[in-house]
Amino acid sequence: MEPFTPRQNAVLECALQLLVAGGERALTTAGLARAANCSKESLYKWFGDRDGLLAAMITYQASKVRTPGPRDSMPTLDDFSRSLVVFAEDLMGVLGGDVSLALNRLAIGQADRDGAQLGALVREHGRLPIETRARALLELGRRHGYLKFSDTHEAYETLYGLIVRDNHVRMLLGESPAGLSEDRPRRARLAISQFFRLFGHGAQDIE
Amino acid sequence: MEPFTPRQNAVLECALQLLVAGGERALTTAGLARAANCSKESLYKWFGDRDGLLAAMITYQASKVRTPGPRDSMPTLDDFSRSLVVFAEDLMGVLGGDVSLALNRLAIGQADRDGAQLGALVREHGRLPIETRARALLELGRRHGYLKFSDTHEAYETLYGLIVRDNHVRMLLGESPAGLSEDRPRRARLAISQFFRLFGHGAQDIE
DNA sequence: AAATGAATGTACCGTACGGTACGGTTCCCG
DNA sequence: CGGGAACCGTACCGTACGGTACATTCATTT
Repeated sequence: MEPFTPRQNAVLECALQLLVAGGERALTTAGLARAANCSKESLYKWFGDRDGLLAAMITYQASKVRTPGPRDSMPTLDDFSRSLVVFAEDLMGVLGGDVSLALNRLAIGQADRDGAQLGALVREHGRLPIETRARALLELGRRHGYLKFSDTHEAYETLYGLIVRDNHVRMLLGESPAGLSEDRPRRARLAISQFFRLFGHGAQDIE
Repeated sequence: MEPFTPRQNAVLECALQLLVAGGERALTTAGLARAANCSKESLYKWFGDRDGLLAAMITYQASKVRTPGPRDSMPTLDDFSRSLVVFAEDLMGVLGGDVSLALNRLAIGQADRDGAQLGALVREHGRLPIETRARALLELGRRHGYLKFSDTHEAYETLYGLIVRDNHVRMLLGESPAGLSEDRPRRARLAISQFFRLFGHGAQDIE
């Protein structure tokens, strides 16, 4: 199901560029029409209104990301641990990406408007796929006896917290990513190491 | 050092109310003047321009929060653990508060503008005091032998991640705080329990 | 009481932007 | 070839908002 034509995708790509470059205030219908060599009338025909355009940008960006399903062939503990580290690095990479930051800022900036439409879209198309991928990974680990937990959601949230900490909000606030994306592999390994000490085989379940 | 007169404080309070109620788009100079029974000219005289007003709102709000310094009389392990739980509950309470969410949304929404002025203000007046309080607490715990870590910043970031997880961004995105602020004491105790398993006495330091 | 300073409220200006209308062009399909 | 659909570019409209100017009113001081 591809909800947009190639032409529309190109326009949306252009819109994302504008958003990343100059923030929401740089994303005007006139500006987008000029940058994408299309007419404002087409924009309104395709996306309804400006909010529709923003929503389309989010779903379009989400459609570009595909989550690699882990082949659940019997992995060794080392393989599994490496998979978690890869997930951690991927997560940090995604959250620190230009487009992700710009879209999250956009959705957060509009979180008061009618029903927080954009926030819901970001959660559904952006965060949920990541969560399902991670949950599958965690449950695979549990099935093989490498992890021990009772509540998958609880374990996932802990994993997320150990990986991301408050770096996401700091980046959203505009902190220079110099100190934040620094030594990403080391930070990933550290988080997974901590996670194993909380949920690894042999660790007691909480409470 | 009180940088604002009582009258200006009242106006800023009113501005915060407007911001919480309707988001940034509801905070217009004309609207604020009407709501606060002052003139636009006074607003510009006091705060320079709209950005100055936004900055003043942040510093004003920050001036209201005072971080209780822990009396470092020799606490028992139980006292100390309880202090951490209290910190965790306080942190969740602050981050989930109306005004905090509105101001963070405001700063994030303007993170592209000239130098991310607001983001820096939020970091300096909002997050830094919290961090210093927590660091003092952590080092107190280490001095008494209840905690074991080499890098205070690393320990603090882990603590923050265990407490907040991704709840802050989810709330910023507009997720109903129903499931998020649910059972806050339990979540606080859980986080501190996990933290002790990573950094408590007897735990091996990382790497 | 006069005067000075500050604050209010209203009116005004310029601009930027969302949304619409329209003429002209291209391209596809019968 | 002819007709229609889609689209481009531009021009236009209404409004909302940031910022300024000004006349009036209030309070404080001398």
